[in-house]
Amino acid sequence: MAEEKLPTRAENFAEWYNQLVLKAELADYAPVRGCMVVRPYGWALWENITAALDRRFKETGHVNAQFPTLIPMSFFEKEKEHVEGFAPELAVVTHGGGELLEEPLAVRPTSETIIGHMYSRWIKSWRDLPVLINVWGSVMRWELRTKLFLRTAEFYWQEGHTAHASKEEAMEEMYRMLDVYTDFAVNEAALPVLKGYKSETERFAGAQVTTSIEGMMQDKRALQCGTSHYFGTNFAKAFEIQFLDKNNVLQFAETTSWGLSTRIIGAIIMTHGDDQGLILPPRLAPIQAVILPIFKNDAEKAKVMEVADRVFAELKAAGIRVKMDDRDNVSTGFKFNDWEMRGVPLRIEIGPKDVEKGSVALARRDVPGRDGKSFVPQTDLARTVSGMLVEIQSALLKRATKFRDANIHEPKDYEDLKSIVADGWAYAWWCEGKECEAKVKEDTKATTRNIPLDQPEGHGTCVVCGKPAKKKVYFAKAY
RNA sequence: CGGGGUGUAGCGCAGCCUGGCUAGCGCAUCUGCUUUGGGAGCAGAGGGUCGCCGGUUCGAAUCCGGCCACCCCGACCA
Repeated sequence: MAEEKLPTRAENFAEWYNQLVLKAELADYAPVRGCMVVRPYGWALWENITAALDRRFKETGHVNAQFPTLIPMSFFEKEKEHVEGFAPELAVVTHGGGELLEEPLAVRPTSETIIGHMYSRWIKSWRDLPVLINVWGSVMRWELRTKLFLRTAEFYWQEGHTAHASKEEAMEEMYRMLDVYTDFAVNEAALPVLKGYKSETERFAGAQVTTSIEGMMQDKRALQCGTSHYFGTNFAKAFEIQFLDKNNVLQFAETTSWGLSTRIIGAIIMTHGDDQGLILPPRLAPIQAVILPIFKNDAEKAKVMEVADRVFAELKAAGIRVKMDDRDNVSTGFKFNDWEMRGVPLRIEIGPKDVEKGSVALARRDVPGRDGKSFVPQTDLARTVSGMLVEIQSALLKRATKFRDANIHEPKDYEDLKSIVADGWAYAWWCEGKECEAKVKEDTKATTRNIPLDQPEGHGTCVVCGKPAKKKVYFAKAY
């Protein structure tokens, strides 16, 4: 139960986040260092996220499957960059049934290797392609500095793994899934993400091309919300994924992978939340509207509950995820704060005055105080509520977009870039040189986030070294 | 691996220096009554191998030795 105030975001953003996650009962710390327990309310949110994504995956021709958690250690040696990227954060099982294992087993940090191994068995002909498989599961990376949802040792996600006959097809798949993520982020989570290519330094271990969607949190730090990779034939060569093409020539398959994790919950919290707590986008909220009956005595209770029950049934029948809060052991004032902490988009208050007037009081979570309150007739309430949920959804996106745009600046020179990334994002010409990227990181702690797919016309000069530059990139401090 | 710190109720802590009656406080929990349109009040109750093992002592949360866990700083690694 939410029993106390949060620190304000301005006071201490990190602490605001930590306490919000605990008090909204989204997650809790597990007894194993760095691991989290996702509590029922947090998991209900994740279920709504997975449903919205899974629907999109199926619509684009993908099927779900499941692969094992344990992967032979030797698999990681097969792709040089992949092993270098993941070796430091592997958890390894050395014993089983009380015996030392012949070969240690890694707890999967991602499934490219084991899926590559299986694909090499399943793919023999061009007729077997494309393979479009998605996995819902969890992975483990031995993280040292952890934070609930944003970076934990074990986290929940989906990873799509596809194999194709041509580079064109595989690239198309990578872009398609990046678009699926973007569509999900914008239209379901109300996160105005920016899509683009990752620099060579920031690229996934073993990928030829990595794309991402990046969101701006309220502290102006960037959070990668989803990624989609093109591997070329890197994994196909490592795991011998080969097929005979139409001309009876043996070819390596072109593969991709793409993933989105429970980290997106962190993005939702840090994009929309306020000093009262969480604010959930209606389309993903486990509870879209909560009904608070208000009364002083049994006589009032009888009258109020009659209306409240009717309203509840009507909204439920209309497909709205509605909750009746008839707890009598906490005060109404407490309930207000409690549901605000949990981010329920709409509160419906029904008291004796409302019963008399044939109205209810609606309070929008995204507009605090009196301004967000309206008194509407009980008649046709399902329509009123549905309309308001749609309005809240679009208001959240609009507000986040405005915030994002107000905090992205184009630097005039390097000095300007330094002051911009201290408290915002810089959108700047960049020569794509590693040295320039490293210099920015050393001077400011900001890294390149991504290179937008849509680039402006013409050329510029690199904001760091002054040499000719073809691409513009976002620099920002990241989670 | 080195230095420092902390382990006492679900959480946060006091008590330890200077050993002594039934180990205490706040929050949370439970019961009852009054409350309930912006985080209620009063009364009562339950809840503890004082991190673990050993020692000193008539008597140890307290003193001594060893061990374990966690946190901070440094080193290593990037």
